[in-house]
Order: sequence, then structure tokens, then C-alpha cells
Amino acid sequence: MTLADHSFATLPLAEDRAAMIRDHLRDAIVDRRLAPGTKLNEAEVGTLFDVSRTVVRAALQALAFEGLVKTERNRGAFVANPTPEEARQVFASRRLIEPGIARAAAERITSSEIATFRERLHEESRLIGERGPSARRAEIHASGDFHLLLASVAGNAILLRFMEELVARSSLVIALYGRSGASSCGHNDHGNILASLEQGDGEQAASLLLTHIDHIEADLDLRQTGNLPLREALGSGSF
Amino acid sequence: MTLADHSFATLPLAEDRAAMIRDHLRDAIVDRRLAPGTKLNEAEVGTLFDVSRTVVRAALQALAFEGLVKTERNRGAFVANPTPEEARQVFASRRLIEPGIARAAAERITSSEIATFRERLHEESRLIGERGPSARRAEIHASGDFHLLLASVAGNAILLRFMEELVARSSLVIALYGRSGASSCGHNDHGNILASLEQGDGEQAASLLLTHIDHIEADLDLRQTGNLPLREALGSGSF
DNA sequence: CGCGCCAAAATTGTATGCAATCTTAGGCGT
DNA sequence: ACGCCTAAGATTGCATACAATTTTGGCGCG
Repeated sequence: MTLADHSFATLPLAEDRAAMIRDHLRDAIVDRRLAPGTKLNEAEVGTLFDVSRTVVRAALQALAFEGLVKTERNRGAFVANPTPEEARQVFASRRLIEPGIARAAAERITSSEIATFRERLHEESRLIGERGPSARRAEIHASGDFHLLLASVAGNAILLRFMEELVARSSLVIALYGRSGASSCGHNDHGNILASLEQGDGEQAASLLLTHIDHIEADLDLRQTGNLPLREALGSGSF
Repeated sequence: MTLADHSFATLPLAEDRAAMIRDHLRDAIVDRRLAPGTKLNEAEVGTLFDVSRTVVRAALQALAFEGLVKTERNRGAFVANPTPEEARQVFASRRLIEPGIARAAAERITSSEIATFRERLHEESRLIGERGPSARRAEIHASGDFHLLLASVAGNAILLRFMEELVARSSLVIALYGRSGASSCGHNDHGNILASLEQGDGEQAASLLLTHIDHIEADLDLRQTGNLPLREALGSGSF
């Protein structure tokens, strides 16, 4: 497993060790190096990062708050395995919150922020062209980052945190229920949204964002599988 | 201090001790028995509830995540002291989320839930008539409970959790910046909102909720006091 | 009298030990 | 062979011990 030493340079690093471990684990979950349902053994994670279980527990508790990890008393922590109903709620929440964020962002966005957006979008489209699991991960990450960047431009720290949680959980949902696997299959939704923001048209940005979320959710297969817990144990593979 | 033994009967109790302590502390913060800025000493809280610091730290971390407590490294945990800007963000978030919750609730509310609402509203209005700090606390609590009940009717667990955080933080904000001290000064907003819900008029409920939030925020004095941290140390009193 | 410095006390951060609980493997009876 | 029971092993929950850091109180000096 490559959790501890995966891109040390880009992450917060070293002031608060629990936060560092939390961020590494979150990254691993969000870009799907850790599959839903994976057991997160405290001692194992501790060895991996060279800290005691105390610190690991703090990190796992934080991830449990964000809904990325589920803890069961006396059984431990597992990467979350959202049900179709939870998946629907994630997207219902995003539909409620993100249009408002888009309106706020349209009013506040600066030209330097627009430039940042452009950079990211360019990077994102480059990744879509590439192949391989590493590029796929980066693409997933970049796609989520667009929404987080939008939220940060909106200037509300509380909503930004809510969006961080929702975007992360969306990644889990797509991993579980996505049909094509990729969240951005052919559309250029992000680019169109940015264009609306540039023109200061918050309403259009909000509207485009809403249909963008619809696009993402349309790629999901959220039919109830009769929520048999044994199904997940079988790995949902061919056999 | 009366934290540990304050209404044992009404709270979760004893399955998970960290959760119990977290809930007791949250209650104490929300109905203002613990003032903003109060230091929460781990050993002290632990003695109070007869648990080790390990458990206390878990509870404090949970409250920190909800924004009710601020932790500073190597300095400890304090009851949050939201700035005017944070206060504005709390209410901006509520304005974004609660109308959507009202629309969802209007579509899903059952007659038994309406009955529950009526009960609570009756209780709430009774408390408004009473005097004394204890009744005041109960009134504050009941006022927040209305919004949480609404969120639970809406049927989205994620949004419910967001609202729990926002309502709790609102209480802190009102404690700090409220002019009249009471959040419901003469209005019968809650009753009108319930009436709209009964008629299945989600749009009107959403609209009334929005003006209700405006009423609450209008009672605040969010002028910048030049955010000198020394000011809070002086207690903002006459000297 | 005020100010800065230093040591003692207090408090938090982390590791570790132990008890409680869950999991697993093996044996036994049917 | 199958299921059930039990005991050993593994894992979590919690308390405690110790290290690191901050806070406090006092002392001397200007």
C-alpha cells in the first residue's frame, strides 16, 4: 500500500500528525485507492505512518464525521459504503447548496481567480485525454477540485466545508454506482459554468451547475439491490 | 457547575461515553450555561464526568468539528467565540439551505408529524410566557428544535446534520450578538410556517422561513468591533 | 514601580498497557 | 459432512504514564 509516502510535497505535512494522516487517508479514499468497505485497522495504519494508535484514532474519528468512514463499536473503522438512499441524499444536498454557491461566486469572483480556474480546467482536460489508472485518479480529483474552488470563491467557510464533505462523498458514490466510471463523460460542463461566472451571470451559472449535477447523477445506477449485506461480501463480481 | 448531572433522563446515556459527554457539553453550550470563550480543561471535564482524558478529547474533537468548540494546539479547547463574519456566514448558510428543506418537508410531512409540531409549538409558546433563566434556556432550545424537526421531516440525513450544526452555532451567535437576547421577539413565525406546511404549500413555507431567518438576524448587532482579541478578555463589560 | 527572565506548575500531545469485545480456528457431537 | 460450541488470537475501548509545550509566579535588575 502506498498511503504514507504518496505525494508528501503537496499535502499539509507535519504540524499536526493526526490531520496529516486524515488528509492522506481522505485522498486515498477519494481517488479510490481504498475501496468502499475496506477495513482500516488502527495498528496497521499506525505502523504505516509510524504513529501510535492514539493519533490514528483521532484521524479516523475525523473521517467518520465527514462520512467517509463508518465506525462500528468494538469492530473498527471501514471506508464508507453508501447505500443508494445515502447516494441520493448526497446529490439532493448538492442540488440544494451548489446553485447558491454559484450565485455567490459570480458576484465575488476576481480576475485572478478566473485565471486559476482556467489553469485547472486546462489541466483537467489534459488528464481526460490520458489513459491509465493514475491519470484517471488525477482526473477524478481535478473534477472535484473544480467544485471546491467554486465554493472557496463564494467566500463562505461553512459552506466550503459542507461542500468538501459532499464532494468527497460523491466520489465514493460514483465509485460504487457509476456506470462509466468517469464522472465527466464527454461534457464540458465545467467550462460552460466558468464562462457564466466570467460574465457575472450567477443565474445561468446556477442553472448550468444544476444540470451538471444531473449529468453526474444520471451516470449512476441507484436501483436498490435488495440491500443484502452478503452481496458486498461477494464483491459484486462475476463470481 | 452542573454539566454531568443535568437531565440525565432526556439524553442518550451510557452506550458511548464520548457521545454522551459531547451531547451534555453541546447542550450546555447551546443553551448558554457555558459562555463563549470558556476554557474546557480536559482533566476538569474528565473528573466531572468520571472518565479519562482520552474520552474527553474524543468529545471535544467532535464539538470542534461542529464548530462549537475551537481547539488551539498545545493550548486546549474553548467554547467557540464566532466573529461577526462567521455569524454572517452561519445565517447565509441557513438562508441557502432552509428554504429547500421547507419545500421537501411540505411534500413529505405526515399528519402525525404535524401533531408533533403542534405539541412543540404549544410548549414553546408556554415557555415564552414564563420568566427566569431556566425558562429562557428551554425557550431557546425549543426554538432551535423547531428547525431541527423541520429538517428531520425533510428526510435527508445529511442536511439534518448540517442543520444541527447551523442551529447550534446560531445559538452561540445570538448569545454573543443578540440585542434582545430572545430569538423570538413577539413573532409567531413558527406557527405560520407550520400552517403553510399543513396546506402543502412548500413555496410559502420556504418564503416564510426566509423572512423568519431575517427576523432573527435583524435582532443581531454584527458591527465590527475592530476585532481586538483583548476586547473579549475585558468581558465587553463597563470596564 | 515596571519589565524581563527563569524555574515550577499546569496542561496538552502521544505512547503504551490492560481489560473488554469480537473474530477465527479447531474439535466435538450428531 | 455439517453445525455448534469453545478457546485462542486479534482488535478495539479506555486509562494511565510520560514527554513536550505553555502558563504562572516570583525574583532580580533597571
